[in-house]
Amino acid sequence: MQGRRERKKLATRAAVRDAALSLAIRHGIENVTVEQIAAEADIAVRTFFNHFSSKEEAVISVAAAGAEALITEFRRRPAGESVPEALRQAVFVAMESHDEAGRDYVKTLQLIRRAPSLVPWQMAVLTAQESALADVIAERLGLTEPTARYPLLCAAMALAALRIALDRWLDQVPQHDPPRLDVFRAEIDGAIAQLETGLA
Amino acid sequence: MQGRRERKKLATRAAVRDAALSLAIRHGIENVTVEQIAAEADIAVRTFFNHFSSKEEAVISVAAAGAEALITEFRRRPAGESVPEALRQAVFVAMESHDEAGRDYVKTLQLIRRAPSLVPWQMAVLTAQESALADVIAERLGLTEPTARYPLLCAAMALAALRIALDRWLDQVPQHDPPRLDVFRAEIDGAIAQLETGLA
DNA sequence: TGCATCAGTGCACGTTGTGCATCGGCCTGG
DNA sequence: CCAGGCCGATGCACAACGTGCACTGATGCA
Repeated sequence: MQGRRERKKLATRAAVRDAALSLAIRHGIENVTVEQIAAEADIAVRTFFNHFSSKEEAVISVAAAGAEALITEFRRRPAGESVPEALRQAVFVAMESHDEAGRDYVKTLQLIRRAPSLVPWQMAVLTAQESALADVIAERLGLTEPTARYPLLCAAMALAALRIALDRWLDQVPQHDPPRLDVFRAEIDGAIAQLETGLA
Repeated sequence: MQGRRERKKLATRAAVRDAALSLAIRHGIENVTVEQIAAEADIAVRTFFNHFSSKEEAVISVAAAGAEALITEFRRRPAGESVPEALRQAVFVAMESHDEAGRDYVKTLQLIRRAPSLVPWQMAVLTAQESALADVIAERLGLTEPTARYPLLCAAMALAALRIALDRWLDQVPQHDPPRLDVFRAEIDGAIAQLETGLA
């Protein structure tokens, strides 16, 4: 991020991302062309594809950043916490901070709910994050085997729980602004508690 | 499936599916065009798009059929079994039967592992099946609320466990033919047992 | 047998995504 | 300071994708 060139690059990338998100929210992702996004961001169509390989990836990148923030938070939880507890806390911290990015994150989730064609892309991001989270969990537990079952399962369960909690939350609080974090907290607590107890 | 016309339609669909899978395995999905698939299946390009909206959907449809078979099996498990136990049995039955389709199913999974661009489509199928499975679970438990937490979590956990078990299985037995069902059974048992016990 | 239906097909057209060459601002070593 | 390399943005060409529309011929039905 040091040089001016890199800053410019990040700026255009952010501009493209914002333009894509804004247009998709206004007209629906299906009715937006890359050409329109490029025009809105005031860049060439070719430049768009230098940053994202499709319009879906552009809008999803916001959600990807959110998931990445979660993993960062999880990594800095104290080693004394159990894995589920650390996950719970990481989710809360990630949601409470990032006021600006968090707003866009919620917007993106609402967009995905209204555009089913985006779901696969969201899941692809989640799968990638699932791998990363599994690695962090394995590291936290001092496991050497990278493909051990527990970290993989745990990561999958955690992200699935998060996804379902978010989904149910957005169901209950359709367009609430500012978002009701207390309701969301209850959803997360319930889901993770279920995981700790087991499904039997 | 009664009339000759419908049989013909299913036949061409199957031909297209097989051609797509075969070509994708041979050359990699990236290096295969719809035109080539159409030629291999001896149909017009336009006809291809009458059956599938993309080549990815064509190859993924094999995996989709497999997931559908699982849900069908789950639905016919006796009501006495617990949800995790019913899932375990349904997976076994689904894997043991369908010798012909099952072979293609495994082939498709191996293809997906070597072609990351297919992941979003696979996840799309899994998400759809997750919804369906959640409905079946809710019905099995006599729940009226369609968005209750337990069925959603349970379905997500089950499919994630299945996905991880398959993944670890394909890691351990790279190209084994015939597939080592006993190893797979151990993977599934381990994963579901973990879910029953809980992650704490 | 006559009529409605519908899968398969060809065609036109807008959109997507990429390789390639180029331009021009930025960075760095001398 | 400045000359040359670096690199992001751009235009262009082109292959591939995906869809709407109209048509044909086989199929199913009364």
